[in-house]
Amino acid sequence: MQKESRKVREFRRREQEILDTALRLFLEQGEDSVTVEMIADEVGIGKGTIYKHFKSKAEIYLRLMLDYERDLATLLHSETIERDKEALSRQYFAFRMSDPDRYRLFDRLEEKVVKSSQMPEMIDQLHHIRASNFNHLTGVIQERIDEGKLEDVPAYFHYCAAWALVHGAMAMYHSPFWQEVIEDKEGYMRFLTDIGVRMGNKSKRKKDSEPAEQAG
Amino acid sequence: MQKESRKVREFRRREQEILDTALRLFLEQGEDSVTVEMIADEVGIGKGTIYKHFKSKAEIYLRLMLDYERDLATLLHSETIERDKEALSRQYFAFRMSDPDRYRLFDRLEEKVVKSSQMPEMIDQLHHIRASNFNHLTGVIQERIDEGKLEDVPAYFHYCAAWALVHGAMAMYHSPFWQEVIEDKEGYMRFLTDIGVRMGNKSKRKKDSEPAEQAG
Amino acid sequence: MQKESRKVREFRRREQEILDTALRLFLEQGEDSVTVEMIADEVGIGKGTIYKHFKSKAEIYLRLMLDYERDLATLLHSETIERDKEALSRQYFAFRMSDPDRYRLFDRLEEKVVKSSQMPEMIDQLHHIRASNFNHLTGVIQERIDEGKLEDVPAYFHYCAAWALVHGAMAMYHSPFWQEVIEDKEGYMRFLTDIGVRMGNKSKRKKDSEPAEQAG
Amino acid sequence: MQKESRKVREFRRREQEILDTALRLFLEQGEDSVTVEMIADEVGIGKGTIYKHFKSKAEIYLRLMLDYERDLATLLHSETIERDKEALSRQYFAFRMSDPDRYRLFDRLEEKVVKSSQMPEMIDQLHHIRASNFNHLTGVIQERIDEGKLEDVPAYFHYCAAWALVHGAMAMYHSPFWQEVIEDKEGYMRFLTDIGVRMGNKSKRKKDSEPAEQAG
DNA sequence: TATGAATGAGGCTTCATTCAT
DNA sequence: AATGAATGAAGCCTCATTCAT
Repeated sequence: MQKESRKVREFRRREQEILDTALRLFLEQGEDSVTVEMIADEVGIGKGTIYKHFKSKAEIYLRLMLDYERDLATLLHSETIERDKEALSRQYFAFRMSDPDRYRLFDRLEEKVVKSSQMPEMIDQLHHIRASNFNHLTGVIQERIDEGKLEDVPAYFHYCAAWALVHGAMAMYHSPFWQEVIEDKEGYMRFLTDIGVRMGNKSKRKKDSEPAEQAG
Repeated sequence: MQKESRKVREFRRREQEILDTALRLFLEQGEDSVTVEMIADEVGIGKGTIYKHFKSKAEIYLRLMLDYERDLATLLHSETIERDKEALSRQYFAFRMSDPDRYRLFDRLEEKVVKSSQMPEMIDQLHHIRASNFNHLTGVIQERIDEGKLEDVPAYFHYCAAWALVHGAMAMYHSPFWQEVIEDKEGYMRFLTDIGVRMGNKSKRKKDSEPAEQAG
Repeated sequence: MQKESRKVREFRRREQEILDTALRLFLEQGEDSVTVEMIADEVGIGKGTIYKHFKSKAEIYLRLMLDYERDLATLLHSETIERDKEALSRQYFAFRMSDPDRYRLFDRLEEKVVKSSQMPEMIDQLHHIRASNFNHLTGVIQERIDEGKLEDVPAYFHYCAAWALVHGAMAMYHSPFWQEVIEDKEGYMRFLTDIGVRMGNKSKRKKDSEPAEQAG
Repeated sequence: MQKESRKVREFRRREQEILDTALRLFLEQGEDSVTVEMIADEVGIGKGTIYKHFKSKAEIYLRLMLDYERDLATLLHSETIERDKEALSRQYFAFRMSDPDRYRLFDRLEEKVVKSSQMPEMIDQLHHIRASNFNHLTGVIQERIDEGKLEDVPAYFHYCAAWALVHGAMAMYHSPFWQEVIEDKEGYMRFLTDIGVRMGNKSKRKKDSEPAEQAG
């Protein structure tokens, strides 16, 4: 019984090792350049062993994405967050921004996997978790709208705008071209956070007919 | 002599046809699923002919990206824009947002091409044009900062924040998951534009404890 | 001692279970699509256990074939048959025709196993049993020739012709194409049996030019 | 134009060469032991070239089978046959018996290909040709029934019985076990042909109630 | 004895690129 | 210049078999 569970534990550990290694290699070299054999070699196991854990390379992709989305779910339902609703969006963006390359990778993988319509059940699962996370967040946003703290538009407008800003910022942060351009990274990040925080706040906007001051 | 030039014209036109077709197919099916043969078939020429125009598939990628960046340069230096500096940023974002899928594709292609270190001279060229465009835009932004219309942070902060928002919005617009979530697409786009416009405006921000307010 | 024998009995029963399951799966899905793991799962044991019983997948093949041939031997030497020689050939063909798919499977397996020259001792054994069965049958046929009831050709002519007819009929019965063609299956089978019965009977054949006629 | 057609001719020749070589190797070693690479090596071309001609290994299988069935169709519609209907069945069986191993191979391939439901259009095509051949033959048989030369049962009974006998005889002829048993091959073949010829002839059978003389 | 994780040789297939015509 | 047949490296995946527990 004990031996059995040790075996199982060992098996799980190895699975996690494969996932960690795969993620690292995907990030370093791009998923197309990473072969299943490379992952196996890196972990120090045989090629076939990978297929005891995952039915295909696409399943590895999806497992990584699911784990990410599940981590987010865990975060959103953690005690701290449950008590301090205010901290939620901050935590969310901190999470999303903590590993920009990873998110970009997942974005690419999702497109690839959806396009080739592999593993549809896992994609459904992924979208299900994501929808659940999304609903949780929009619920909180709605509360703040009801309190009059945020502009009264559908809650997902706020969420999506924030998502977009973060996502774009991460893409930029990643790109070799922009890396060079953005000299004062810290200052830039502060500026972005500022914008994010103010972004959807209730404004006393003037009517559209009046000329609006514009940012570039 | 005339025949010679007709031949050359013909050659150019065919090259453009290859590029247009390749772009279309890449967008429709993803660059990895599109083979050089498919492009040739679609254009109605032989596979070998493509290699008379481009040394490799990567060169097609880069040509598409360069053309895009060059189109932007043309736009930025057009007469209308030169006279009406105010219109510039609006035009820029209109351009960037006009074909979200295309931009996402180029983003992917750049990563791929950079990672595999193919065609380094063309990548340099790409970055050079982009830097030139970037400088042109930051120049305009700086003027508006000097006029006191925009918050006094490095000009590229404004540029990058806007870029990020647009880029993120485009990624979202594209994703199958978000497609379903964002029901009121028009309203959402208006909301985003609003935010983009207000984003970097000079604010008389109060302390965080007080209800935030931004310039209008 | 008793425990020992119970263990042995258990082992034997499991072996039979493996063989039965393997045969069923081979018939249902084709031997190439059935993996050793599938057999193990179906029986509800571990993959490794199968290799405690059989050295290789080929040995499973051969065991199935040997058991079949041994069953035939048992039939041929059963008391009933020994007493009523007339019933022998009828029984033989009843046996052969009772499971057409099985015979076709064995036919394929034999080719495969012989071609890859695996387990030569077992193949010898198989051929030995078959030869014994064959001799037994030709012995009986010879008696009937001696009695003047069958045409006086080497006994194995009769045997082989019958074998061929049965085998071919079984192949036909199996094929999806012929399944559709043969509408009146019962009538067809009766017709075949008729032919089989008349097949090698002593005939007073006339010359080819004259309308042929056979013994009735 | 001439060059073009030479190229095309060359291409066709190579395709035929691939098919011939594949058939030879399949017969010699069994289709499962023959890899696409082996075929390519034997023909003296690259592995990829095979895939310019055939989409998959299964398509090679089906092409071989189709060619066989088409050869039969050609035979059945040849001038000689059209004039001398009597010769038809003889020709048919000569054709079927001319290469026993080949037919057995095709039989196996068909099962494999149908079971894995690959290339369904080609399978339909195969069955269509076969049905056409079948109808042609049963038409002729029907004539002979109408003339009172063959027993009045559905025409396909005669056809199928003959098919079965030939098929079985071929299986036997092939089997290593039977190879040894049948010493007088020529005599055996003559005996079989005799049976085949007499097989469905109109008989003055006695009633079922009377004990029938039986062959083993 | 029973297990099942691990293995790795080997199969099929794809496709960017070359090159003779 | 245009072609497209030929190439072969390389990728994904399967599965019979082994072996440590």
